[in-house]
Amino acid sequence: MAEGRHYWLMKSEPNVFSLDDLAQAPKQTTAWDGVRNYQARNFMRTMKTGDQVLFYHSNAQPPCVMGVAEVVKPAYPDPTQFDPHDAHYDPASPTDQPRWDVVDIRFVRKFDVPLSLDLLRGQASLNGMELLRKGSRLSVQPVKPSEWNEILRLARTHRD
DNA sequence: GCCAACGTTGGC
DNA sequence: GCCAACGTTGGC
Repeated sequence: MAEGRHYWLMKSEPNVFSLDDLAQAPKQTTAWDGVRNYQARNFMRTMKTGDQVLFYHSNAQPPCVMGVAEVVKPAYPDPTQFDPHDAHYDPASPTDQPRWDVVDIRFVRKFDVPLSLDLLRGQASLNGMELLRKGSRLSVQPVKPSEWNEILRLARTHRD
């Protein structure tokens, strides 16, 4: 495993943008726009090309880790913050020092079976994972290598 | 639809 | 700098 490659988890509501949407996007790539939380933004600013991302469906039934994406372009200003017609418009963001960033991510793979939040909560090895913390709302979060390995192992184990 | 657990805003 | 009010996230 390459040194310096980091692991992340990013949440999306599937009725807004699903992993299938990413797989069908041009070049299977999208700008991860609309993040308006400083902690999440700061994590995105530390992302590097090649970093691996768990793609999570929130507000889904059930909520699930769906598969894997990867960072293909590091942080740059989020254009939606300057668009008055966009839901994520931020009139307070200075144009010369934009407040919000995006990264570009590309589809890598979809798991054979989605890994539900329930299933993940049942894994003692995932104790302490940010996603599983009560009240956790962070939409971009770091994943430990051990957690990454465990989730990929579960993805291999749980098939039709 | 409910509501706990946040994060942000703004009066003081 | 405090903190009440408010808005949002997201599981259930």
